[in-house]
Parts: sequence; structure tokens; C-alpha cells
Amino acid sequence: MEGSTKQFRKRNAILACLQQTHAHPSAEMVHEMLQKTHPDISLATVYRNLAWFKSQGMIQSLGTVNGIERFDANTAPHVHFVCTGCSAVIDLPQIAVPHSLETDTEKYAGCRVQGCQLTFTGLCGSCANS
Amino acid sequence: MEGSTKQFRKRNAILACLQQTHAHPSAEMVHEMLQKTHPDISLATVYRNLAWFKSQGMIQSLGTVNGIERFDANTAPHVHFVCTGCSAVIDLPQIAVPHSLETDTEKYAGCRVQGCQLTFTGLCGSCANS
DNA sequence: GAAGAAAATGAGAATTATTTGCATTTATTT
DNA sequence: AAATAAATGCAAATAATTCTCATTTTCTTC
Repeated sequence: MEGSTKQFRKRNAILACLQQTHAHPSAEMVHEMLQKTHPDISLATVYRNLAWFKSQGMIQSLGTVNGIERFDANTAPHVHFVCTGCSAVIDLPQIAVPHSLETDTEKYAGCRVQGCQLTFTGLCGSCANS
Repeated sequence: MEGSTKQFRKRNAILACLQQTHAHPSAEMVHEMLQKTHPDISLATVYRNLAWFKSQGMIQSLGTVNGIERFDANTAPHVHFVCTGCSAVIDLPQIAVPHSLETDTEKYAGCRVQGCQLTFTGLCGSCANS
């Protein structure tokens, strides 16, 4: 089924694109990046496949930055920094949210935690120096 | 200017509405909640004033939940839990993000951190038991 | 390898949350 | 009270995303 032979699927190109960038792109950014190698992929297909990958847990959404949804092929929990100047998103794989915060959350909110997202905002190096 | 005498301003009603709820409402939810006491406030005014309060740092946005922006009159940094079942947002004022994570972020990303948002997702008590 | 079934795609229309223009109302200043 | 400034309602405009449907591509089965 999945690891089939004929890989003409544009789906693969979309996933590969996400995996090869650290830009945490939006659907339009993915579409843009694919123009060079796959100029015949429509924006609708990018949206469709991103939604599908997300539903399969193969990618994650970072939520919206300036009203635009951003995606990340790295599904491992990790921290992000979002620049309010240029909307860049930076990974911080070195930093981990203490597990105690999760158990405390379940305790205080009486809920079952399934995911966690820590996002710092501010100015990236470039934007801070300009 | 601000603390003027005639407080007919619907703006006040909108802020008060946000301050009196823990629902982290969207613009439409605010508009809905105000129908009872201020049925003549238009949705555009709600949007406009929420944007204005945000620009003044008087309220904060939690970002979007299911594509809809949610607001919080509590501007103090605090953790949120978002239920993926019913889209409820719960405050967790008891929980604090260790400050070391912020300094580490600045170190690794070479950036200036100005804000931080920790959001746990999962199922709230009600949704977990159904 | 061909026929039929299933999945994926493109193009553009539809949807929906949000924003905006503009005329009117309300508040503030003089 | 007149003049100025700010806020509002309404409807139209935007813009990101989703959906419809006809067509193409891939997979299955013979």
C-alpha cells in the first residue's frame, strides 16, 4: 500500500519538502518551494496532503502564525521560537518541557494530556539587530 | 481621555465581558455573550475592540483553536489546556514555565524572548468520560 | 497486459473568519 | 452650541482554507 513501487505520487514530494526544510512552512510556502521540481502540483493538493499527513500523525501543525497555519515534519515534542518581526519559526530541540508540568496539568485541570506545545515569541537575531 | 465620564462606550462592555469569563472566548462568543445586555453591539465592533485591546496589551490572544482566535483578559503569563474534544480552554495559573527555559532559548536561538506560551492539549474531564 | 475499481489531482467555486470603507452616531473639546 | 474627534453599524471586501466534480493516475484482478 504505502511503500508502493510507482512513486509518481506528488504526496511524496510534499512530505519530502517538509522534511528537508527547517522553515516550518505554510501550505503556500510548501507549494512555492515545490515549484522548482514539481511545477504541476496544485495548491489544493498541498493543502489536502498536509491535512492528510496531519491526520496520520506524520507531521504536526504549529498552529497559526499571523493567521497562517505552519507545519513541521518533526513530530517529536520540541520547543519553538516564533519571531514577531519576520514570522520565522526556529526549532529548539535542546529544550524539554519538564514532565512534571504535564502531570500537574492533569491534576489541576482534571484532564488527560495528550500533547504539549511550548512557544517562545520575540525577535530573532536578525530582527533584533535592525 | 480614557477614564472619561460618559462610559456609554461599548468598548467597556466588551472588555468587561472578557474579564468576567473564563471561557477564553472568540470574537463571536463575546458577541453572543453580549447579546443579553448589549444587543446593539455589532460583530465588527467586537472584532475592532478586541484588536485594539490586544494592540494595547490589555488582553492577549491565545492563537487559534480550530481556526478561530481566542482571547484572554488575563495578560499574566500562565499555562493553558485546550480540549481537542470540545475546544474548551482551561487556565492553569498554578503552573509556571521555568525561567531557565527562556534563557536557554535565547542562548540557543540567538534571539530575544519577549513572550512565552505553553499549551497542553488533550481531553478535558467531561470529554474523557464520554 | 487489459479492464475495472480506487485513490489522487487540478481548477475553480464555495466557505468562513476577519477586516475594511464609509456614512452615521456618539462623545469630547473649545 | 459648534466644531472636532472617536466609535459604531452595515455591508462589501479579503484571504486562508475547504470542497466539488470532472479527469488523470495508480492499484487490483483477471
